[in-house]
This record gives sequence, structure tokens and C-alpha cells, in this order.
Amino acid sequence: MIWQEVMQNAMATELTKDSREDCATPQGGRRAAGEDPVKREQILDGAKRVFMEQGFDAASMNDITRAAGVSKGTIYVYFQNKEDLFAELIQRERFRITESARHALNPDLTVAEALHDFGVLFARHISSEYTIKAMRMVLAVNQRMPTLACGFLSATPMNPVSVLRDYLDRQVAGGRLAIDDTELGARQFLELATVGIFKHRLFGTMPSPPPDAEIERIVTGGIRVFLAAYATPQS
Amino acid sequence: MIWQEVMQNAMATELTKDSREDCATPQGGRRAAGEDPVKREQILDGAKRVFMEQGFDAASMNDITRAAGVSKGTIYVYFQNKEDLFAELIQRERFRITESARHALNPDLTVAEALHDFGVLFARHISSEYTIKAMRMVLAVNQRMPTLACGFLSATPMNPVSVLRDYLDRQVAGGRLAIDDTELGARQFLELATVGIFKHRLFGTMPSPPPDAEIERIVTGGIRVFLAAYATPQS
Amino acid sequence: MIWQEVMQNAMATELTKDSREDCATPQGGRRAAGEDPVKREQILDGAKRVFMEQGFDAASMNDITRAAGVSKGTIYVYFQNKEDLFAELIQRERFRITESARHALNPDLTVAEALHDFGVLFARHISSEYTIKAMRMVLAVNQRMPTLACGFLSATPMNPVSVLRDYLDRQVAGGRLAIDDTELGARQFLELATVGIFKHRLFGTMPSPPPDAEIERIVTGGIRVFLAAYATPQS
Amino acid sequence: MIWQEVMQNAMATELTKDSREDCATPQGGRRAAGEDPVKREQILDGAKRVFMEQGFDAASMNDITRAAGVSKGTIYVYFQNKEDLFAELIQRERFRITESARHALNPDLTVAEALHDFGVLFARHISSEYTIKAMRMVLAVNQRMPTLACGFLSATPMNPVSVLRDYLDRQVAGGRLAIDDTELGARQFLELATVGIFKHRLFGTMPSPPPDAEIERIVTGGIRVFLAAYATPQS
DNA sequence: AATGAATGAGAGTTCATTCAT
DNA sequence: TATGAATGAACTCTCATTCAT
Repeated sequence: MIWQEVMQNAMATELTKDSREDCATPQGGRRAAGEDPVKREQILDGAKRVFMEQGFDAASMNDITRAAGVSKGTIYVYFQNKEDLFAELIQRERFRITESARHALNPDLTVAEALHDFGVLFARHISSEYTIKAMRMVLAVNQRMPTLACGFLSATPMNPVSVLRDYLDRQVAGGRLAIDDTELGARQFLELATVGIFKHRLFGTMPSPPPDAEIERIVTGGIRVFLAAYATPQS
Repeated sequence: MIWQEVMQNAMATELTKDSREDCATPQGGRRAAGEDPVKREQILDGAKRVFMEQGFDAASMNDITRAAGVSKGTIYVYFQNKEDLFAELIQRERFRITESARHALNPDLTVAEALHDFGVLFARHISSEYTIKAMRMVLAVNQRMPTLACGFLSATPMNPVSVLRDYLDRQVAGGRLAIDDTELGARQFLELATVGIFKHRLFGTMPSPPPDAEIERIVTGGIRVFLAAYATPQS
Repeated sequence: MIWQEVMQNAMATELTKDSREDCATPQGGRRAAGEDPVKREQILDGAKRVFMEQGFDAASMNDITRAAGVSKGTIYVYFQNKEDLFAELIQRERFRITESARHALNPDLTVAEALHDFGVLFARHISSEYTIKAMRMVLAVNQRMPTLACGFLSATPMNPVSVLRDYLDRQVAGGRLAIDDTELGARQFLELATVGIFKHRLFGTMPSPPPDAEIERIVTGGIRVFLAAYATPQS
Repeated sequence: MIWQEVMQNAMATELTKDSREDCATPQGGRRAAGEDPVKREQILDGAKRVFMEQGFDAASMNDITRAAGVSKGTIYVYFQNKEDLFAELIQRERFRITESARHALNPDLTVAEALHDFGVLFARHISSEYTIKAMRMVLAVNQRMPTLACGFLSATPMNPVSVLRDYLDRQVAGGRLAIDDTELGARQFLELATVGIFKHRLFGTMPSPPPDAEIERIVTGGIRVFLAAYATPQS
């Protein structure tokens, strides 16, 4: 328990900076410097393209300038410096990077079927070019900007672990599964669903997302193990 | 099957450059330029310290110069350039980074006990400061030096997957486990043994290696699931 | 004839890059990067001072930075690199270095008088500190930038050989001179007018431009020889 | 006259450093450091190859080391530094560069024939790859080592101007030529014999030594002009 | 005496950041 | 307010010179 709290604290750090949008924007007049949310997004979009393709260090502010279609001065009005721009970009992308669980677990299916769909979605997401590049990018600057990556794995309501844990809780309550520690169970399932995919994609050994058949094979194998451990006679 | 072959090919690339040690070293005299293995190690050690702490891009050759205690010119006698120095460093560290399986699976213990010891060692290794930093470092330059990371996950005889798969094969042969695909099984176990550890360590959410109790908890939980799926009545 | 064509071809190379001035320069606004002709000239002036004094290799970009009064970055906006800066400088100076014939041959004077004035001007120009240093500078990099020096001796309409040859043609037509090969004749006169000057200046044996009396002596001597060979009774 | 003395003084500078060979070399024992004339020549030969091919700045001491087949330390025993090595090389080559007059003017031929042979030899020598490269090399460092090139054009007994002047003196004495200033006359002939060759070779417009026919044409044309000015009825 | 590995100042070049326009 | 030309510190890498062997 104590150990988990340490982690939770670490995760909670530095994630409450989004109050910028609360600023009243003067209506009908010219916006205050660095306050136009449209331009802000425009810059972040350009920065995203360049950072994802080149990584933090290799990306130059000139590249971003060009990609974003704004001047260098403007970027420095909206963001303190390159690091800040990067940090804000990661803030914005945080959810897109880890939260694949928009398509919730369908309660009308059998547990095996629901887990299957969920696992496939998760595996596909985590092996996508976008996710992998984003993760590498963040990991690259981990020493210099240690708090950046923290938000990724935190237990927000919509992230896969949370979504799956809640589902498992409901199945346990319904007697269809028997799991002591559903948090652990949820994590176990997610790992089983991506066995041999995540690491190989991250390290580049697997040069592109695995074909559906491969995902199918992994997920199915994972579900077999998972249910062998946690299924009740009823399910 | 086809899919796996693609990956295997990718992994086998560029990993056979260690013939350097064959060079005849003049006996009793001074060593040729760029040929003194002691100095070479000294440079690599300095480079390792700096690269691990700062990452590839943030590390400057001056830093490395200072850390290695040699002059800039000397480094450039032993290594073509910064990239080459980095690549050779990764070559050297490759095994240390992934091969934790020196302590093989003890055949005299029960399967559960053997897996427990192996899982604990693996979890400890993969969450160690060294392994984590090294992995981040390599991931950072993945776009620019794509073949570098490949060796990490390749199926060399001593890497954890291989070692464990061979063990599982023996247990299956001995009737103590029932596993169709022992390669998949091995990977599944390794993922189960590090559930919630590897990613959190990599992304920095978990700021230091987990305490033994935490590792114990995870590994035990993993073994329970694993054996629920694969144990035979006999085991 | 064939031999001369080879040389003409060599000379014609790479001498048509001056279209830069066609670039539309924004009126009343700030100029585009690398497009401000004033700053461009400023850099070239600084570079000229340093290159002429030190030669290509000995001149450092820092020196040029200082001499031009601009920052290093600015230079690299206007010029790709040190070689490019040098090449563009030579482009700009090309005419100043060889075309001394602005003061044409006066048709109202006798042939001897006209040749005298022309010869004196040519000798003075070719022995000037500026011309000599410029030539040395260009010769120094001849191995690395072979096409650079070619333009110098090419037969442009305004260079001394061309101007003099045309004059000689007219005198031959007018019956005042009898010369088979006026191209050769023109070259012969120019050599005779600078006998013992050009080489000694180039090699530094003559530390400064010769005094007028010396030039007078040489040119007069040259004309005597030249006319002895080519004058008609009429002249 | 006064002017010529200035030049003579300039030329006489720094040309009396060859007393090194006077040093008594210990017989039968090991030579004193930097005193073995064979090794000295060996170094100079290597240096010559490299300097001629690359020029002073582009040549590295490592290249010379390799070309000479001696160690760096040894070079620095025989020569103070790179500049000194270069200077001593130029000292040694001085004569070879300018003194083509080994084949003296044949007194048994007519003046025209003798001048023809001499002119052809001179033109061939001065346009040779060796002479041209050597000259460029020296000119390149003229700012940094101003006294180096001086010896080239000085009136040593064996250089072309001296040789030719003496010949002309004899012909004047014999009544076969009528020349006031034989020094000037000699220089004039040498220029006439290389019209359009020397400069074009030096600046690289003429990429290789001219063919014999071309030299023939130039020299013949030069002799016609020269004799038109200076021949007596007797010749 | 000869060697050549080691040195480190300084080279050319880049790029995050500033500020006059 | 937005711009992008200018800045200059910091980078990677070279090479003349030294000095322990």
C-alpha cells in the first residue's frame, strides 16, 4: 500500500497547469499576446509533426516555425522556450497516447468476448506508429524533464487500467470472475494482451504494427491464461 | 510464422563486430593508436557515465572527455565520431542490459519455486537504474540509429526468453507443465513477473527500483496466474 | 586552333551567377534573410579585408566576423560556408582584378602614344597591391577550387587582351600596323609592358608597386620592341 | 638603378642559411639529433610530395610523416615546425623551380636558332606541372612567410635571366645584336617566349602543359618580334 | 635517438533565443 | 501584436606539437 502511494504521488505531480483556458479572452478585440487558443493549437500541431518525426533534440525551432506556419517570435510569445513547448505538447497529447479505452468493455458480451475486443483495441493502439513514436520521444528527454512522462501511466478514470479494473470489479461482483486484486488483474491482462508486442515495437525490432492475425494470436493466448486463473465455473 | 521470421531477421542485423580483440597487440612495446584496450575501456566507461546521465544528444564530447579523463583527440583516435562511440558503447553493454538470466532456473526446485526465483531476478534486473537508463538512452536515438536497439530483444541463447523457454520445454517434456507454445508462454511469464514495473520504471513514474516486497507481490501473483493456466495435475 | 578552343572552354565555365539582384526586394519592409544587399556587401567587404591579408586558409571565420561587424550566424545566412563566401567574393572582385582597360586606347593619339598610355595603366594596375594580393589569394586555393581562377583570364570584352586586340585590329585595318595574329600581338605587348614587374610583384621580390619612372622605362622599352616588329612605314 | 638595388636587397635576404651542411658529422658513431643528412633529405622528399599535392595548409604533418616514412618526433628534431620544414623545402627546391638554363645557349648555332632552343626549354619548364604547383604553393603562403619566394627571381648565375643576359652580351659584343639594356632584353625575350602560357598555367585556365606545337608557335612569334627589334644586319 | 599516442586550442558550423522593426 | 534577421554560445571534430616510452 505504502509503495503504491509513493507512485501515486509521483504521478500527481505537475499535472494541473491547464488553467490557461480559464483566462477571459477579450471579446471582439485583438487577443492578448499568447492568448489566442487557435494559434496556440496551430503551433502545437506544427510542433507535434516535427517532434514526432525528429525527436526533441533533432527538431529545430526553425522546423517547427515552418511546420506551424507562424513566426519564431510568436512561438516564444505562446511558450517560454523549446522545453516548455514540448512539455505543453505532451500535456495535450497525454490522453491520446495512453487512453485507448474510449470503446468501453461491452457488458452484453461474454467476459471472454469483451476482453477479446478490449485487448485487441489496446494492443493495436499501443503498437501504433503514433503511440510508439510519442513514447520514444518522451523517454528521450526523461532525464532532463523527469515529470513529463508521469501522467502517462497515472490512474485517470479513462485509462485502460482504470476502465478494465472497473469492469473486472463488476464481473467479480456478478460472480463471473474471481479476482482478489482487480488492479493487479487488470494490469496482468493488459500485459498478457501485448506480450511480445510492446517492447519489440518500442525498440524497433518490430518495424511496423503487427498484422491483425498476430494480435489475434497474442490476445487469444492471453485470455486463455487470464481466464484459466480468474474464471469462475459460472462464466 | 511468417511474421515471426520478419522479426527474427530484423534482430539478427549488425551484431557481429567483436573481432577487434583478435588484433595482435605488440608485446612489451607501446600499443598502436586506437588499439590499447585499457584506454578504450576507459573512454567507454566515461562515455557510459555521461550518456547514461544525459542521453545521447545532451551529452557533449567535452563532458565525455572530462569523464573519461582523456583528451578529445584521443577519443577521436579510438572512435570515428560521437555516433560511433555511442554505438560501440551499446555493443559492449548489450548483454549487461538484457541478459539477466545468468542465474539459470534451478531444476532441483519445484516449478513454482524455480519460476519465483527467476521472476524475482528478472524483475529486479529490468527495474534497475542501470537497465532503465540504458534503455531510455537507446530508445532516444532510435530514429537516427535504428539498428542499435535491435540486438536487445533478439533470441540469443542467454537472454531471459530463451532460457525460460528451454526450461519450459523441459518441464513440458517432464509432464509438469502443459504449454502449446512455450515461446509465447515464456514471454507471458516474463510480462506477468514485471506487471506494472517495467513501464512505470521506464517512464519514471516509479522513481526507483521497487522494494523486494513489491516485487514479491507481483511475481507471486504472476506465478499464480501462470500456473493456473499451464500446470498439470502432476506439478 | 584546337588548343585555343580547349582553353576558351575552360574559361567559359561557371561565370553566370549574378542574377541575384533580380530578387524582388520588399519595399519599405524588412528584407528577407540573406537578401539585404547592403549587409551582403558589408560581409564581403570584411571578408575581402581578411582574405586579402591572410589568405583563404589562414583567415578564420571569427576574423571575418569581426572585420565585417556582423555575427557568425549572419554570415551563414548569407553564405553557405567559408568556401562559398570566398567564391562569391572572387565573383564580385573578378572584374576589378583583371579589367584595367576602362580607359580605352585613345584613337586620336599616335599608335606609340596610345600604347604608352595603355601600357602604363596596365602595368600600374597589375602591380598594384590589390591586384597582387587578390591573385595570390586565388592561386592559393587553386587545387581545391579549380574553377575559381578561370574567369580571370577569359576573353571578356573589357579585359586588356580583348581591348588591345580590337585596337590592333583597327590599326592593322588602317595600315598603321602589320600584325598577322593580333591576339598574339596583344598578349605580346602586355607582357612587354610588364617585363620584370608582374612576376617580381607576385613573388614579393618587389615589395611595393614600382615607381612611375620604372614603369615608364619598361613600357617605353616594350613599345620600342613591339613597334620595331609590327610598325608599318606609314605609322 | 636605385630601384633595381632595392629589389636586389630584397632578394638577397634570408638566403644564406645553408651552412648546416658544414657541421662536422661524428664519424662511425650515432649521429647527433637532427644531423643525419640522409634522413633530412628523406623528410624533405616526403614533405615535397605532400606539400606539392595539397598545398601548405591542406597538408597535415601526419601526411608528411607517412610520406616520409619517419615518425613525427623525428621531423620535429630536424625541423622546428611546419613552417620551418616548408621553408627549408623551398630553399632546397629554389633552383629546380626557376633554373631551367642547364642547357645553355649553343654558341655554334645562329642567334635565332639558339634563342629558339632556349625559349622552348624555358617555356616547357615554366609550364611544367612541377614548376606551376611549386609556384602556387609558395605564393599561397606569401603573406605569412614573405621572404620565402624572394630567392626565386634573384639574379643567380644560373638562372635564365642571367644566362640569357650573358649570351646577349656576347652577341652584342660580337656585333650580331644591338641591345642597350641586355638585362631588360633578356627579360623581354623570356616573356615573349611564354606569352599566354605562364599566366594561363598558373591560374589553371590551361589545365596541362601546352603541346609542343603551341610552344613552337609562341616561341617563334616571340623570336620574330625580338629580332625585329634587336637584330643587326650582320645577324 | 626515435617513436607515435596524447594533447587541447581552435577551427567551421548550428540553432535556441532576442529584439528592432 | 507579429515578425524573422541577427546573435553568439556551444557544438563536433582536426591537427600542430609535445613528451613518456
